[in-house]
Amino acid sequence: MSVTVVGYDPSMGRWQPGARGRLLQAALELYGEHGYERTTVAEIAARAGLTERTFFRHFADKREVLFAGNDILNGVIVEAVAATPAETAPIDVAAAGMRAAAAMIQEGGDLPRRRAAIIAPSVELQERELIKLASMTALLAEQLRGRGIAEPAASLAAEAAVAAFKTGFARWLEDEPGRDLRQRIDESLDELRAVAAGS
Amino acid sequence: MSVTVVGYDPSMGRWQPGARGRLLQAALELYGEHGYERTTVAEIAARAGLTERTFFRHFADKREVLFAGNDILNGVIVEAVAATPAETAPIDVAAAGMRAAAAMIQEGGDLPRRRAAIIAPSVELQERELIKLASMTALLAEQLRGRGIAEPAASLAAEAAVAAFKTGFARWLEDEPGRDLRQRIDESLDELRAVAAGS
DNA sequence: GCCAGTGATGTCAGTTGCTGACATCAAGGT
DNA sequence: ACCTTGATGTCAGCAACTGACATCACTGGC
Repeated sequence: MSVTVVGYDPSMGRWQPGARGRLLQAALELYGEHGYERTTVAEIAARAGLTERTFFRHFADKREVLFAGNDILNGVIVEAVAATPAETAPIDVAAAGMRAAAAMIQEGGDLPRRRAAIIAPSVELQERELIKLASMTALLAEQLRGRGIAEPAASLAAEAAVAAFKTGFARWLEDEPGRDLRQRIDESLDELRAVAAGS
Repeated sequence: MSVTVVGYDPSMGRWQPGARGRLLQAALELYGEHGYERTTVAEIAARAGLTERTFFRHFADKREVLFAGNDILNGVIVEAVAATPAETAPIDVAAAGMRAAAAMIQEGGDLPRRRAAIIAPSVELQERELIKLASMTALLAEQLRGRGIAEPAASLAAEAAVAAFKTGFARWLEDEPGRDLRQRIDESLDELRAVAAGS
């Protein structure tokens, strides 16, 4: 939550501070109340006390509001991957990145669930989610290549880890709150190993 | 690049057959010549001798022209999966679907490569491609569940197979023409098995 | 205390993707 | 000949974005 509001730098002089945060909150509320597609950017801007043009100065497009924290998440993943011993198997390196992402997501309180509820019914938003996951996969593969893992092993390890993340996350959403997301991801990864082995 | 501009011809009646095909060809040409984003629907319609409105009667949106054959591909996959013996391991069932898809793609001549060249530089088109692959994954998982495979194994087997498809296809694109796509997919699947095992 | 510069916002006009409503026109059957 | 049907044309309009320019508060230097 406080993580998603960064991008605004209070050390530099401002207008009425928090324009970006207000836009973000207004968008989340409206998407939740009336659905993504039935919400216009003009409505979001109005609720935030700003203009449509200003919305597009803070967010690349109408969808991006829901994916603002993605860069930070990617940074966390890179960090976790780098902290991994050099002898670690590629799939475990990638998995470490996913577990770090999971830890961060869990700190978001109810925001991940609200977000998921908004994205689920909208194909347009699912597309954006998928490309963010794809960029996460590409990032993992790149890190692995940097560690000397050749293609296509690097990409496949990354794909496998992200698949475990996706499946684990989907399960976690259906769990009662309080469950550990990392555990669900680990379970999925184990299941993936078994499935790949041909069980 | 034979640009067949056929418009209104009073001697041949109000409209000529093959409107959809003309739109498709015009779109492919223009996307290839100037890129997807720099092509307007009005331009496509003009080259096909039709109006913008007619374009949207044949294709849901500007991107969908490039993904028109997807339904047929999904049908081929379902068929191949159904033709698989009941004792086949989940990952191999899903892989059979991917091989059938590969066979069909290879019959497309140079179209798959042209398509890929158009999609690669456009994020918007990559998004659409990803959601088509996701729907393919969901379809595979559904077929597996229908065969008695429980979650999350069904989804994970589907994800693994599609990951092998993606990686194999990417490699195949870089190959000199004439290479067998199915072989590349099989190689990727083998590599995925090795990676998942923790090699 | 003043003034120029800077950065966030407002304003406005314009393009483009996309949709609904209605008109038109050829082809085929009765 | 008439009527129905289906593909297309025409037109108006909305909403997502973008570029250009104006504005206005705050900051730093004088």
